[in-house]
Amino acid sequence: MTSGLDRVVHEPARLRILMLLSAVDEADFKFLQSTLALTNGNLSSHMNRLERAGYVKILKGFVGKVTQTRYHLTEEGKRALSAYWKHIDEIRSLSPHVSG
Amino acid sequence: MTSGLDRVVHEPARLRILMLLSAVDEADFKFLQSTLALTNGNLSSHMNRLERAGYVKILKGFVGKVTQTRYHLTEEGKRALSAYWKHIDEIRSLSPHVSG
DNA sequence: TTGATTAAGTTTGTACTACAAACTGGTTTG
DNA sequence: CAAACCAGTTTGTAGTACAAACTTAATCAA
Repeated sequence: MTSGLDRVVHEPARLRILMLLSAVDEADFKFLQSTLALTNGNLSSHMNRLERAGYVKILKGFVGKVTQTRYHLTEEGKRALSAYWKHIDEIRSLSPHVSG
Repeated sequence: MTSGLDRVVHEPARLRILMLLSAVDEADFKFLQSTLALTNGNLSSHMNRLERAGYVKILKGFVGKVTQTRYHLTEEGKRALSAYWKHIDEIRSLSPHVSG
């Protein structure tokens, strides 16, 4: 029996990205970058990974003449996140002896 | 602001090991191995990592003439585990919109 | 006794990946 | 024009989870 935790979601930076997106549903690169304090490169690769997994949709557009990339949490992404927390709760309940 | 999640604890296999140990306090190699369905090599490296982190104490002994390795969760390990869950709760509370 | 088998872990090799540094393509400023 | 600046991508590297191969020792078979 493997733990089965979804590694795409389990990575801390991505987990925080997903949680943030699940709150605001859609956000742009700079907002995520500054809110989560990730480097450009790091954020970029995480977003690509999330897209490859189908958890996020990447929307490229313009604000005036300047490019802007926005990210949208997909239904699949929402499901994955929800399943992840369910799984975490299962692991957590393995022991009744851990308190805050 | 990095997520700050303790990577030693965050790794799924180790998290499950720690949760199990926090329930039983002490366990031997074979018990962990069969309960968590990890390969020998995998379990061995994880336990070494946990020892290096100071979260587990490795106790080598005998049962009859056969070697037996037992693992004991340290106080530091308990604290780390507890801090980990606290941190997870913080991340989780980033969004109120995720339900089971 | 000697050779094969099993047991209990450990060590080694590989494939993956998070991260930051360096880069790209475009825009604005002087 | 060049220099500086944006918004993001690509590249290189160091670290690591995992299983396969190995080690060391005990037991069994003849």
